[in-house]
Amino acid sequence: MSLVLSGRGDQVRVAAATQRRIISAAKELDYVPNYAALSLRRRSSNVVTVISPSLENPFFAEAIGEVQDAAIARKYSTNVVIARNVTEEAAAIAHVLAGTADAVIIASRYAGDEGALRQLATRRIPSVVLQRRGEDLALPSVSVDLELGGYIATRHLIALGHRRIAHITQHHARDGRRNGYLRALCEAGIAAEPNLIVETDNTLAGGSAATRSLLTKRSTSPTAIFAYNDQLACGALHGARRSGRRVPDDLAVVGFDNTVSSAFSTPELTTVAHERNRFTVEMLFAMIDGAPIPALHQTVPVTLVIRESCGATADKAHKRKKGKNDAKR
Amino acid sequence: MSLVLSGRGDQVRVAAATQRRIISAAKELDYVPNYAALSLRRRSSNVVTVISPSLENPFFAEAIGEVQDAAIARKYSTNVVIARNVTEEAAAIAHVLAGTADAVIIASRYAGDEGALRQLATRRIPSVVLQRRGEDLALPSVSVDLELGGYIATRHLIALGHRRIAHITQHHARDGRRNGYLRALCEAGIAAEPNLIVETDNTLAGGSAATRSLLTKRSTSPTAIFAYNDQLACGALHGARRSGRRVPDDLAVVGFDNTVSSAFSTPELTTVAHERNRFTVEMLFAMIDGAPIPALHQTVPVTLVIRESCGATADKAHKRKKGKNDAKR
DNA sequence: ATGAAAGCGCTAACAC
DNA sequence: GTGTTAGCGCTTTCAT
Repeated sequence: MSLVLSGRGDQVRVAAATQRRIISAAKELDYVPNYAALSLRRRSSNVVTVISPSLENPFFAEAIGEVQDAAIARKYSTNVVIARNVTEEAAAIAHVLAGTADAVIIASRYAGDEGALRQLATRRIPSVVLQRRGEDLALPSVSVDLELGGYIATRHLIALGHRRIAHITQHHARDGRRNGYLRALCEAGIAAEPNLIVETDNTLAGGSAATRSLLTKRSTSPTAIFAYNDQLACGALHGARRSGRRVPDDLAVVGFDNTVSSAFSTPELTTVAHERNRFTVEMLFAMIDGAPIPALHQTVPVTLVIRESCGATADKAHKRKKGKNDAKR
Repeated sequence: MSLVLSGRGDQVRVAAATQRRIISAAKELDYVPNYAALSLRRRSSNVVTVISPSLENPFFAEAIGEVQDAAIARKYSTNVVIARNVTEEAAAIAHVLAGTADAVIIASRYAGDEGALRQLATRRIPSVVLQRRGEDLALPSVSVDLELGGYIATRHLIALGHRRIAHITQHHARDGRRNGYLRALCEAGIAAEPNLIVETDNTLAGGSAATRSLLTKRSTSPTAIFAYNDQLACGALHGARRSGRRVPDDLAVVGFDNTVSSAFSTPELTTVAHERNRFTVEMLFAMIDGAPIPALHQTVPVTLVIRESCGATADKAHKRKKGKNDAKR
């Protein structure tokens, strides 16, 4: 019976009449096979779970779409769970460990339980961790080269003549972006000022508030901001306007991630682009298919997308190429 | 054994020493109870599923956060699945029917299979359908009063002196917003012009493109736009700037939903606000708790939030109050 | 206080 | 070709 309903009736040995009888009976009764029983029996769920730290940042929305496209092609369902803190992340991973998914992408930032991650590896559940390489992690990971991203963004700003460059970042971000920013500053002989680095909530409101506080003290006021991501950069655009500054004339802004919204903001954002999503999806499905993966820890390259928010025009794009080459250190 | 692990050991009759032995053994083996077996046995999954049409529109991201907060308070997990088309929606609902969730919020717009929805009702799975009242639907629903929203948005524009008001909407949107827009126009004695209504993709790019096409033909060019939602309105902001128009000086824009991004755009968006999320969550969890719900089909009221994108300032807010009162027809 | 056994709904292997 | 059966991992009831 299950043979017929799963569409493999012909391939086996069931009479056409019987098949029709079964199917119509099933329809009659509105029969839907029980998922728990099915996956208990099959010892697999045919689900890919994406654990995301938030949905407010459109970057993750874009990522999830890409995962789902790949999943559908292989007859998997996609399942999104939001982990906004350590507790929620632990619960989400425990669920996967309990068998709710056959594979998982961990994009949340908390990494609460090292042990839980180790178990994913032990049980050979295809898993990709985002942005958490090193740390003697047994799980495959895909990471954007944040340090290089921070570096080329800041270099771009310096090349445009800026000396007072602020960095808006997320709370507790132990983060490569900041290192790249500092390195670029250092190379240019600009002293880093601690009060030009401000930590804030990773929201539009946070970016706006941080920017306003930065622009309030006239004496220390920056002429450029390198933001942690496009969301904070969009917030910065808002904060600048609230403070009576025009972007890019009075203040240059660079974002990170090249999300859709960065291309449609006013003004359009210059930002650091990368293809972490594509790398991640390829890696995960390679593991699912049992194919070899190129490396346990992959680093995704970055490029600078120059739009309007720094006042640099396309014809100055040679600066970008230069930055890229320099970067191959 | 399961008694101990589920923390009810003491309440029953297990020796403390045995409990300790069991727990340490479980830790040793990294034991995690199998979810499929558990929910097969318990005949419940302790999961609430949200079926969302997309994640790119931040409105849904906000909604999901609210659901998850309420779910956690009741020890439920939240599960998001994206249904970008009929097929994906059908698969998502089938999953719920198969027992992957104890309750569901259906926010996708396709409503493929009436039969599937009926089954949710038959099986008494707590479900709330968004924006799809009437249609002799057996499932509870929560709907924003789109018609009224369209009406007050358009009235606001008319009160500001606009006569050529365009409406950007989503493809195939059989939609109250448009009717409210037309009613306001009609009441003001303004003839509706078919080519001032343009359907487009529900994306930033779609809003931008629609706006540019609207502003291209100088002769028919509108002085105001009422958009289907904030995402299209943000796109319109971009399109206007691309076409060399300033908002609000050359073009007024009104959005819908009062998403976070509408408060941080340049300029800040005037938009139609509502609390559909709160209504939805309350309704769903009332059903889960077995509490009575006020009505099978609820209508969520709307208000106009006046910001910058129409050139109306706060002191003109009396217009808004007036609109609200009128609206109680 | 503890162990044994039944059964949740399904599928795959096997006997007819 | 078709019907029967064991067992996936868990909880709960019933003996011990």
